[in-house]
Amino acid sequence: MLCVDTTQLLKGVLDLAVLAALRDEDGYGYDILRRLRAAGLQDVGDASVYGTLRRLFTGGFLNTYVVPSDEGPHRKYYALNAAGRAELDRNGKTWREFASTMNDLLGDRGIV
Amino acid sequence: MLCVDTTQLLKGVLDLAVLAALRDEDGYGYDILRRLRAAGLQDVGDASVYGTLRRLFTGGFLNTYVVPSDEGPHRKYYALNAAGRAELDRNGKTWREFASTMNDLLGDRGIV
DNA sequence: CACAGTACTGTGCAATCCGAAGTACCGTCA
DNA sequence: TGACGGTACTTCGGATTGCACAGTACTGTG
Repeated sequence: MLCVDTTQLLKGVLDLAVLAALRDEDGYGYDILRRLRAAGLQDVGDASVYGTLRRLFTGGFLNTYVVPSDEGPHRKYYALNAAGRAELDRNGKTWREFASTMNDLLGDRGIV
Repeated sequence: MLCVDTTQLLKGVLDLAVLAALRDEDGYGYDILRRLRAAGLQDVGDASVYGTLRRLFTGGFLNTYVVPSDEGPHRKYYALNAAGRAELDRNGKTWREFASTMNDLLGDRGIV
């Protein structure tokens, strides 16, 4: 479809969303998935989140450590490092500017 | 790169941006390109805009007509039709919701 | 032991944006 | 006349990225 479906909107923003989900607390993939869905991103697929985490990790924005779990397989925790926080700030700013540009284009008619 | 570069942010929003650019006035590709760039989307490529216009047209959201020009080749004008306006409304709403979700995630700390 | 739930990995597909190159038309300047 | 720059559009191939699907592996329960 054309349409602005959430799938397409997510492109390029998922990185930012995942960084933001890790801002206050370390987390492992499955949990981050739940955080994002709870936050309103109902449609994120699990594979997307895991992929993003790996991408951010190889990009050097995350540290990782494994924690065994009592109730299932091990959990691979991810944590923001300095580069990650810098990324989060930068990308957050880019996002805000972009969003504001779009709102202007859309006519900026008041409230959501 | 990772990073939220505007290129990636545009994905899935360009349709909406183009629809918005046509809301008040018909336009042809080259002109819409200028409108978008003037609005702040400096980095849109021409091919993207032309491609989007064609996609929106085949999707049934735009009408089109050709106007010869005194100062160059013909211009293929595009105009929103009823379906296009409906799309614009719907997608605009989706965008606003999505943007608001993202802002929540980001911590919604005040100013742009 | 089968099964459901948790947690992660790998593969291949589809969508879409972009750069580059190409076509074509116009007016100007030499 | 011919070269050139600006306008306007098309086509092609490359690159990212999100997702569905399938598969691995560990846990506790019936």
